[in-house]
Amino acid sequence: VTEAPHAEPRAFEDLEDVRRLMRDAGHRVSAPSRAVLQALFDAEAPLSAQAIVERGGDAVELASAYRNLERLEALGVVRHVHLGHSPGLYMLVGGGEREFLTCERCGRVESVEPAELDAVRDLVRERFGYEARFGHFPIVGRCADCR
Amino acid sequence: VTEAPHAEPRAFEDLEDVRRLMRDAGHRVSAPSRAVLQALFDAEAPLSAQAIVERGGDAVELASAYRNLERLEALGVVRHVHLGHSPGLYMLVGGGEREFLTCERCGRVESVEPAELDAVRDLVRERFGYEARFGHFPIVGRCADCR
DNA sequence: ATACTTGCAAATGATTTGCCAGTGT
DNA sequence: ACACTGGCAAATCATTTGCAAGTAT
Repeated sequence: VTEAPHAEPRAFEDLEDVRRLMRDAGHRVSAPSRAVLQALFDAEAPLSAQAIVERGGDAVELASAYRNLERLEALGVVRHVHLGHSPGLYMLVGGGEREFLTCERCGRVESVEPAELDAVRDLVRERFGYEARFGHFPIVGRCADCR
Repeated sequence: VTEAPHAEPRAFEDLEDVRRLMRDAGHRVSAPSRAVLQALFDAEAPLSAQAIVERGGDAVELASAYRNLERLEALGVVRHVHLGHSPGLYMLVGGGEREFLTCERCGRVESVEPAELDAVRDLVRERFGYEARFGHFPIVGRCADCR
């Protein structure tokens, strides 16, 4: 179990690597896109598009933040989860998949390696025939602190 | 594992029972509220507010449908789940809790008794310290048919 | 008669889109 | 230069709310 989204090694060293990825994909690197990336990089936890804009000073506007997040997600550099009802939360991810658990009371988000949820997944498959995936919609419940 | 939301015995016999519950709670029974109830009763699967309105002919309007669903939910007669991104899906429920699994591919929704998920819940609590609840946000994955 | 309900319109909140001006490459 | 981007306003979608008129009890 890891607390933050940064606990795993990334598929890139720094933001310059990401920008290279972008250019290689035919995208352009601009002040707004840098701001989005920087905000995600500095974040200690997943951020909403709104929060990214706020942390970026006047460097990005909301609609552009969403467009950038969409591109970055397509590149596999960013990922987002949907908690309770709140807006989607974005985070920088390295290489592989991540899956999530969230506390419906305090909003905490736990990011874990898929392998850590295999036992749960096996149980669900066995019992219900479903192949569970918690990468986009998390396991919702109460965290240890909130119980 | 039960397929439909009606598989368990209800805490009420028929819609007249529900209407009695409403009146006892100080609510009024009107044509719109009857239409909402009837649509839910006739449904073979959870329905969106929009779908309820459509099935009710011109008997209810969307905003009122939402208001009715809210009241019925407070009475414990109705419950709703949030699938992928789509609108919330409402269903009539009997007495106890229900928890859900949904297929992200075909949209199928499985309603199960909480006890059936206890093993999963125990595993999650043990491994991550979270007390999982799948009553409002389901386990998302691929059902047997879609895998 | 009174208070709860309704329909309709307008407000919200998250996210998307159209458009044209601005700018990486 | 050209195509990709950005800002801004307007459009969507699901859901909520304000309000005056209607109605169940």
